Amino acid sequence: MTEATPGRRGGRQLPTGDELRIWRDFIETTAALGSRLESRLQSDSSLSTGDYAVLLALTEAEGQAMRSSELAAHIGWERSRLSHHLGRMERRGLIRRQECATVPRGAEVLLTTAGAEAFKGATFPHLRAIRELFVDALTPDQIVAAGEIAAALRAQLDVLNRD
Amino acid sequence: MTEATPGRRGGRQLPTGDELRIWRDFIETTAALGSRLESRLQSDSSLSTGDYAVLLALTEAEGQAMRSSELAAHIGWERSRLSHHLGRMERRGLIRRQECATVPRGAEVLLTTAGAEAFKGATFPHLRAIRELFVDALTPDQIVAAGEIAAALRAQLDVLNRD
DNA sequence: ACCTACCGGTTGACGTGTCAATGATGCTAA
DNA sequence: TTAGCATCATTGACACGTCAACCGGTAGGT
Repeated sequence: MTEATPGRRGGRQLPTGDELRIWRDFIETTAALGSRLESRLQSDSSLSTGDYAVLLALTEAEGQAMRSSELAAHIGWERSRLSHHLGRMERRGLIRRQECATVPRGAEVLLTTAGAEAFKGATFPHLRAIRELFVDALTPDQIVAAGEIAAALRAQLDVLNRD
Repeated sequence: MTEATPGRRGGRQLPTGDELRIWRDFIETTAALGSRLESRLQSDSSLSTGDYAVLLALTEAEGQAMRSSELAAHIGWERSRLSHHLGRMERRGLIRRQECATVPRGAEVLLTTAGAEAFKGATFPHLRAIRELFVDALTPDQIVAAGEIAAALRAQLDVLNRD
Protein backbone atom coordinates (compact mmCIF):
# COMPACT_ATOMS: atom_id res chain seq x y z
CA MET A 1 0.00 0.00 0.00
CA THR A 2 2.44 2.63 1.17
CA GLU A 3 5.55 3.68 -0.72
CA ALA A 4 9.24 3.59 0.03
CA THR A 5 9.63 7.35 -0.09
CA PRO A 6 11.73 9.57 2.11
CA GLY A 7 9.56 10.88 4.97
CA ARG A 8 9.28 14.61 5.45
CA ARG A 9 5.58 14.71 4.75
CA GLY A 10 5.36 18.33 5.75
CA GLY A 11 7.96 19.63 3.33
CA ARG A 12 6.99 17.59 0.29
CA GLN A 13 5.96 19.49 -2.80
CA LEU A 14 4.34 16.78 -4.84
CA PRO A 15 1.87 13.97 -4.15
CA THR A 16 3.23 10.44 -3.76
CA GLY A 17 2.34 7.75 -6.23
CA ASP A 18 -0.29 6.35 -3.87
CA GLU A 19 -1.86 9.75 -3.38
CA LEU A 20 -1.87 10.33 -7.10
CA ARG A 21 -3.58 7.02 -7.78
CA ILE A 22 -6.26 7.81 -5.24
CA TRP A 23 -6.66 11.28 -6.66
CA ARG A 24 -7.17 10.00 -10.17
CA ASP A 25 -9.56 7.30 -9.04
CA PHE A 26 -11.50 9.79 -6.94
CA ILE A 27 -11.83 12.57 -9.49
CA GLU A 28 -12.58 10.27 -12.40
CA THR A 29 -15.14 8.24 -10.50
CA THR A 30 -16.98 11.27 -9.18
CA ALA A 31 -17.02 12.74 -12.69
CA ALA A 32 -18.37 9.47 -14.06
CA LEU A 33 -20.98 9.42 -11.31
CA GLY A 34 -22.08 12.91 -12.26
CA SER A 35 -22.42 12.12 -15.93
CA ARG A 36 -24.21 8.86 -15.19
CA LEU A 37 -26.75 10.76 -13.15
CA GLU A 38 -27.02 13.30 -15.91
CA SER A 39 -27.82 10.67 -18.48
CA ARG A 40 -30.27 8.90 -16.16
CA LEU A 41 -32.12 12.19 -15.65
CA GLN A 42 -32.02 12.83 -19.38
CA SER A 43 -33.51 9.49 -20.36
CA ASP A 44 -36.03 9.48 -17.51
CA SER A 45 -37.33 12.99 -18.07
CA SER A 46 -35.56 14.81 -20.93
CA LEU A 47 -34.08 17.27 -18.45
CA SER A 48 -30.46 18.08 -17.71
CA THR A 49 -29.21 18.59 -14.18
CA GLY A 50 -29.05 22.28 -15.02
CA ASP A 51 -32.69 22.27 -16.00
CA TYR A 52 -33.47 20.41 -12.80
CA ALA A 53 -31.66 22.93 -10.63
CA VAL A 54 -33.50 25.83 -12.25
CA LEU A 55 -36.89 24.14 -12.05
CA LEU A 56 -36.32 23.13 -8.43
CA ALA A 57 -35.49 26.69 -7.44
CA LEU A 58 -38.51 28.10 -9.27
CA THR A 59 -40.84 25.44 -7.88
CA GLU A 60 -39.86 26.36 -4.35
CA ALA A 61 -40.00 30.12 -4.97
CA GLU A 62 -43.03 32.18 -4.02
CA GLY A 63 -45.26 32.63 -7.04
CA GLN A 64 -43.02 30.14 -8.81
CA ALA A 65 -40.97 33.07 -10.08
CA MET A 66 -37.65 34.72 -9.30
CA ARG A 67 -35.54 37.53 -10.63
CA SER A 68 -32.72 36.30 -12.79
CA SER A 69 -29.98 37.51 -10.47
CA GLU A 70 -31.53 36.00 -7.38
CA LEU A 71 -31.93 32.74 -9.20
CA ALA A 72 -28.29 32.78 -10.27
CA ALA A 73 -27.17 33.47 -6.70
CA HIS A 74 -29.52 30.81 -5.34
CA ILE A 75 -28.12 28.02 -7.46
CA GLY A 76 -24.59 29.43 -7.57
CA TRP A 77 -24.28 30.13 -11.27
CA GLU A 78 -22.74 33.02 -13.16
CA ARG A 79 -25.34 35.28 -14.69
CA SER A 80 -24.01 34.63 -18.16
CA ARG A 81 -24.40 30.91 -17.77
CA LEU A 82 -27.90 31.29 -16.46
CA SER A 83 -28.85 33.62 -19.28
CA HIS A 84 -27.72 31.12 -21.90
CA HIS A 85 -29.45 28.31 -20.10
CA LEU A 86 -32.71 30.21 -19.68
CA GLY A 87 -32.66 30.96 -23.40
CA ARG A 88 -32.56 27.25 -24.15
CA MET A 89 -35.20 26.44 -21.52
CA GLU A 90 -37.46 29.16 -22.85
CA ARG A 91 -37.22 27.71 -26.36
CA ARG A 92 -38.43 24.42 -24.92
CA GLY A 93 -41.30 26.08 -23.09
CA LEU A 94 -40.11 25.20 -19.58
CA ILE A 95 -39.92 28.79 -18.36
CA ARG A 96 -40.89 32.27 -19.48
CA ARG A 97 -39.12 35.60 -18.99
CA GLN A 98 -40.76 38.97 -18.60
CA GLU A 99 -39.70 42.41 -17.45
CA CYS A 100 -39.86 42.82 -13.73
CA ALA A 101 -42.39 45.35 -12.46
CA THR A 102 -40.60 46.20 -9.21
CA VAL A 103 -36.96 46.32 -10.27
CA PRO A 104 -36.06 48.38 -13.31
CA ARG A 105 -34.03 46.44 -15.94
CA GLY A 106 -34.74 43.27 -13.95
CA ALA A 107 -35.92 40.07 -15.57
CA GLU A 108 -38.51 37.90 -13.90
CA VAL A 109 -38.24 34.18 -14.60
CA LEU A 110 -41.54 32.31 -14.46
CA LEU A 111 -42.23 28.61 -14.25
CA THR A 112 -44.65 27.51 -16.98
CA THR A 113 -47.13 24.71 -16.42
CA ALA A 114 -45.09 22.57 -18.80
CA GLY A 115 -42.01 23.31 -16.69
CA ALA A 116 -43.82 22.46 -13.48
CA GLU A 117 -45.01 19.17 -14.91
CA ALA A 118 -41.63 18.26 -16.28
CA PHE A 119 -40.12 18.88 -12.86
CA LYS A 120 -42.81 16.89 -11.12
CA GLY A 121 -42.24 13.95 -13.40
CA ALA A 122 -38.47 14.14 -12.98
CA THR A 123 -38.26 14.26 -9.20
CA PHE A 124 -38.98 10.70 -8.27
CA PRO A 125 -36.72 8.96 -10.80
CA HIS A 126 -33.98 11.45 -10.05
CA LEU A 127 -34.06 10.80 -6.32
CA ARG A 128 -34.23 7.09 -6.95
CA ALA A 129 -31.15 7.33 -9.16
CA ILE A 130 -29.30 9.16 -6.38
CA ARG A 131 -30.20 6.37 -4.02
CA GLU A 132 -29.11 3.64 -6.40
CA LEU A 133 -25.87 5.26 -7.54
CA PHE A 134 -24.73 6.89 -4.32
CA VAL A 135 -26.58 5.87 -1.18
CA ASP A 136 -26.82 2.19 -2.01
CA ALA A 137 -23.18 2.05 -3.10
CA LEU A 138 -21.84 3.14 0.29
CA THR A 139 -22.06 1.97 3.88
CA PRO A 140 -23.60 4.41 6.38
CA ASP A 141 -20.09 5.12 7.67
CA GLN A 142 -18.86 5.85 4.20
CA ILE A 143 -21.73 8.26 3.60
CA VAL A 144 -20.76 10.17 6.71
CA ALA A 145 -17.11 10.09 5.62
CA ALA A 146 -18.11 11.36 2.18
CA GLY A 147 -19.82 14.31 3.83
CA GLU A 148 -16.73 15.08 5.88
CA ILE A 149 -14.44 14.78 2.89
CA ALA A 150 -16.66 17.11 0.91
CA ALA A 151 -16.61 19.61 3.75
CA ALA A 152 -12.82 19.45 4.03
CA LEU A 153 -12.34 19.86 0.29
CA ARG A 154 -14.79 22.74 0.21
CA ALA A 155 -12.98 24.45 3.06
CA GLN A 156 -9.68 24.15 1.23
CA LEU A 157 -11.23 25.51 -1.96
CA ASP A 158 -12.53 28.47 0.01
CA VAL A 159 -9.16 29.10 1.63
CA LEU A 160 -7.35 29.04 -1.71
CA ASN A 161 -9.98 31.25 -3.25
CA ARG A 162 -8.03 34.22 -2.07
CA ASP A 163 -5.46 34.29 -4.86
CA MET B 1 -27.77 14.64 12.60
CA THR B 2 -30.10 11.74 11.93
CA GLU B 3 -33.73 12.10 11.00
CA ALA B 4 -36.98 11.02 12.60
CA THR B 5 -37.96 8.79 9.73
CA PRO B 6 -39.62 5.38 9.85
CA GLY B 7 -36.92 2.70 9.81
CA ARG B 8 -37.09 0.05 7.10
CA ARG B 9 -33.82 1.13 5.55
CA GLY B 10 -33.82 -1.84 3.24
CA GLY B 11 -37.18 -1.15 1.66
CA ARG B 12 -36.84 2.61 1.28
CA GLN B 13 -37.08 3.98 -2.22
CA LEU B 14 -35.75 7.48 -1.76
CA PRO B 15 -32.80 9.03 0.07
CA THR B 16 -33.45 10.69 3.41
CA GLY B 17 -32.95 14.41 3.84
CA ASP B 18 -29.57 13.84 5.44
CA GLU B 19 -28.45 11.60 2.64
CA LEU B 20 -29.62 14.10 0.09
CA ARG B 21 -27.72 16.94 1.76
CA ILE B 22 -24.54 14.89 1.77
CA TRP B 23 -25.10 13.88 -1.83
CA ARG B 24 -25.48 17.46 -2.95
CA ASP B 25 -22.50 18.62 -0.95
CA PHE B 26 -20.41 15.75 -2.27
CA ILE B 27 -21.27 16.03 -5.95
CA GLU B 28 -21.09 19.81 -6.04
CA THR B 29 -17.82 19.99 -4.17
CA THR B 30 -16.12 17.37 -6.31
CA ALA B 31 -17.36 19.16 -9.42
CA ALA B 32 -16.00 22.45 -8.08
CA LEU B 33 -12.71 20.75 -7.28
CA GLY B 34 -12.48 19.48 -10.84
CA SER B 35 -13.14 22.84 -12.39
CA ARG B 36 -10.75 24.56 -10.02
CA LEU B 37 -8.03 22.19 -11.09
CA GLU B 38 -8.98 22.77 -14.68
CA SER B 39 -8.59 26.50 -14.34
CA ARG B 40 -5.32 26.17 -12.41
CA LEU B 41 -3.91 24.04 -15.20
CA GLN B 42 -5.22 26.51 -17.75
CA SER B 43 -3.62 29.56 -16.18
CA ASP B 44 -0.38 27.74 -15.33
CA SER B 45 0.15 26.22 -18.74
CA SER B 46 -2.64 27.02 -21.22
CA LEU B 47 -3.64 23.37 -21.29
CA SER B 48 -6.95 21.74 -20.43
CA THR B 49 -7.13 18.50 -18.47
CA GLY B 50 -8.07 16.84 -21.74
CA ASP B 51 -4.91 18.17 -23.39
CA TYR B 52 -2.95 16.97 -20.37
CA ALA B 53 -4.35 13.45 -20.57
CA VAL B 54 -3.53 13.19 -24.27
CA LEU B 55 -0.04 14.62 -23.86
CA LEU B 56 0.67 12.34 -20.89
CA ALA B 57 -0.32 9.25 -22.86
CA LEU B 58 1.77 10.27 -25.87
CA THR B 59 4.77 11.19 -23.73
CA GLU B 60 4.77 7.73 -22.17
CA ALA B 61 4.18 5.94 -25.47
CA GLU B 62 7.02 4.40 -27.44
CA GLY B 63 8.13 6.77 -30.16
CA GLN B 64 5.85 9.36 -28.55
CA ALA B 65 3.13 8.19 -30.91
CA MET B 66 -0.02 6.07 -30.76
CA ARG B 67 -2.81 5.03 -33.05
CA SER B 68 -5.95 7.01 -32.47
CA SER B 69 -8.00 4.05 -31.28
CA GLU B 70 -5.37 2.84 -28.85
CA LEU B 71 -5.09 6.34 -27.46
CA ALA B 72 -8.84 6.55 -27.01
CA ALA B 73 -8.91 3.21 -25.21
CA HIS B 74 -5.90 4.16 -23.07
CA ILE B 75 -7.47 7.32 -21.69
CA GLY B 76 -11.02 5.99 -21.79
CA TRP B 77 -12.54 8.37 -24.30
CA GLU B 78 -15.00 7.81 -27.11
CA ARG B 79 -13.40 7.97 -30.53
CA SER B 80 -15.55 10.88 -31.54
CA ARG B 81 -14.52 12.91 -28.55
CA LEU B 82 -10.87 12.19 -29.20
CA SER B 83 -11.19 13.09 -32.85
CA HIS B 84 -12.68 16.48 -32.04
CA HIS B 85 -10.08 17.10 -29.37
CA LEU B 86 -7.18 16.10 -31.60
CA GLY B 87 -8.44 18.51 -34.23
CA ARG B 88 -8.23 21.36 -31.72
CA MET B 89 -4.83 20.23 -30.44
CA GLU B 90 -3.50 19.91 -33.96
CA ARG B 91 -4.58 23.48 -34.73
CA ARG B 92 -2.52 24.59 -31.75
CA GLY B 93 0.50 22.59 -32.86
CA LEU B 94 0.56 20.24 -29.86
CA ILE B 95 0.22 17.06 -31.92
CA ARG B 96 0.28 15.92 -35.54
CA ARG B 97 -1.71 13.24 -37.31
CA GLN B 98 -0.53 11.12 -40.20
CA GLU B 99 -1.68 7.96 -41.91
CA CYS B 100 -0.46 4.85 -40.21
CA ALA B 101 1.95 2.74 -42.25
CA THR B 102 1.19 -0.59 -40.58
CA VAL B 103 -2.59 -0.43 -40.12
CA PRO B 104 -4.66 0.50 -43.15
CA ARG B 105 -7.10 3.37 -42.52
CA GLY B 106 -5.38 3.90 -39.16
CA ALA B 107 -4.33 7.33 -37.93
CA GLU B 108 -1.07 7.78 -36.06
CA VAL B 109 -1.01 10.58 -33.49
CA LEU B 110 2.43 12.13 -32.95
CA LEU B 111 3.67 14.35 -30.16
CA THR B 112 5.29 17.51 -31.54
CA THR B 113 8.19 19.19 -29.79
CA ALA B 114 5.85 22.03 -28.87
CA GLY B 115 3.50 19.48 -27.34
CA ALA B 116 6.30 17.79 -25.42
CA GLU B 117 7.47 21.13 -24.04
CA ALA B 118 3.98 22.22 -23.09
CA PHE B 119 3.51 18.97 -21.19
CA LYS B 120 6.86 19.26 -19.49
CA GLY B 121 6.05 22.77 -18.32
CA ALA B 122 2.60 21.75 -17.11
CA THR B 123 3.51 18.72 -15.02
CA PHE B 124 4.99 20.30 -11.95
CA PRO B 125 2.36 23.00 -11.36
CA HIS B 126 -0.37 20.45 -12.05
CA LEU B 127 0.91 17.99 -9.46
CA ARG B 128 1.42 20.81 -7.02
CA ALA B 129 -2.18 21.88 -7.52
CA ILE B 130 -3.36 18.34 -6.82
CA ARG B 131 -1.40 18.38 -3.61
CA GLU B 132 -2.75 21.75 -2.52
CA LEU B 133 -6.37 21.13 -3.44
CA PHE B 134 -6.73 17.47 -2.53
CA VAL B 135 -3.89 15.96 -0.53
CA ASP B 136 -3.39 18.93 1.77
CA ALA B 137 -7.12 19.30 2.35
CA LEU B 138 -7.53 15.82 3.83
CA THR B 139 -6.06 13.82 6.67
CA PRO B 140 -4.25 10.59 5.73
CA ASP B 141 -7.26 8.64 6.96
CA GLN B 142 -9.56 10.70 4.82
CA ILE B 143 -7.40 10.09 1.76
CA VAL B 144 -7.68 6.36 2.32
CA ALA B 145 -11.42 6.72 2.86
CA ALA B 146 -11.70 8.72 -0.34
CA GLY B 147 -10.03 5.90 -2.22
CA GLU B 148 -12.43 3.37 -0.74
CA ILE B 149 -15.44 5.54 -1.49
CA ALA B 150 -14.28 5.95 -5.08
CA ALA B 151 -13.85 2.19 -5.40
CA ALA B 152 -17.31 1.51 -3.98
CA LEU B 153 -18.95 4.08 -6.25
CA ARG B 154 -17.09 2.71 -9.26
CA ALA B 155 -18.19 -0.81 -8.41
CA GLN B 156 -21.80 0.29 -8.23
CA LEU B 157 -21.48 2.16 -11.54
CA ASP B 158 -20.12 -1.01 -13.10
CA VAL B 159 -22.90 -3.15 -11.68
CA LEU B 160 -25.60 -0.80 -12.97
CA ASN B 161 -23.89 -0.58 -16.33
CA ARG B 162 -25.83 -3.62 -17.38
CA ASP B 163 -29.08 -1.89 -18.25
C1' DA C 1 -17.18 -11.79 -58.13
C1' DC C 2 -20.63 -9.55 -55.21
C1' DC C 3 -23.08 -8.25 -51.30
C1' DT C 4 -22.94 -7.34 -46.63
C1' DA C 5 -21.26 -6.33 -42.28
C1' DC C 6 -17.98 -4.47 -39.56
C1' DC C 7 -14.15 -1.33 -38.34
C1' DG C 8 -11.40 3.03 -37.78
C1' DG C 9 -12.01 7.49 -38.07
C1' DT C 10 -14.33 11.91 -39.17
C1' DT C 11 -18.04 15.12 -39.36
C1' DG C 12 -22.26 17.96 -38.18
C1' DA C 13 -25.69 19.35 -35.06
C1' DC C 14 -26.56 20.66 -30.79
C1' DG C 15 -26.29 21.33 -25.56
C1' DT C 16 -23.35 23.18 -22.29
C1' DG C 17 -19.71 26.33 -19.96
C1' DT C 18 -16.46 30.46 -19.74
C1' DC C 19 -14.80 34.90 -20.88
C1' DA C 20 -14.99 39.39 -22.53
C1' DA C 21 -17.69 42.90 -24.58
C1' DT C 22 -22.05 45.22 -24.99
C1' DG C 23 -26.47 47.43 -24.00
C1' DA C 24 -29.59 49.63 -20.81
C1' DT C 25 -30.55 52.03 -16.71
C1' DG C 26 -30.19 54.12 -12.43
C1' DC C 27 -26.84 56.67 -8.83
C1' DT C 28 -23.40 59.92 -7.53
C1' DA C 29 -20.17 63.47 -7.51
C1' DA C 30 -17.92 67.56 -9.96
C1' DT D 1 -26.56 69.11 -15.33
C1' DT D 2 -23.90 65.88 -16.83
C1' DA D 3 -19.94 62.82 -16.82
C1' DG D 4 -18.76 58.97 -15.00
C1' DC D 5 -19.82 54.50 -12.64
C1' DA D 6 -22.00 50.47 -10.87
C1' DT D 7 -25.57 47.03 -11.77
C1' DC D 8 -28.72 43.65 -14.42
C1' DA D 9 -28.90 41.12 -18.15
C1' DT D 10 -27.71 39.63 -22.79
C1' DT D 11 -24.68 38.48 -26.54
C1' DG D 12 -20.82 36.45 -29.36
C1' DA D 13 -16.90 33.71 -29.72
C1' DC D 14 -14.99 29.80 -28.50
C1' DA D 15 -13.85 25.16 -25.97
C1' DC D 16 -15.75 20.92 -24.81
C1' DG D 17 -18.96 16.60 -24.88
C1' DT D 18 -22.46 13.45 -26.87
C1' DC D 19 -25.09 11.45 -30.41
C1' DA D 20 -26.02 9.87 -34.81
C1' DA D 21 -24.71 9.80 -39.48
C1' DC D 22 -21.29 9.12 -42.63
C1' DC D 23 -17.10 7.42 -45.43
C1' DG D 24 -13.72 4.24 -47.08
C1' DG D 25 -11.72 -0.07 -46.81
C1' DT D 26 -11.28 -4.91 -45.49
C1' DA D 27 -13.11 -9.49 -44.52
C1' DG D 28 -16.61 -13.34 -44.88
C1' DG D 29 -20.18 -15.83 -46.85
C1' DT D 30 -22.74 -17.09 -50.89
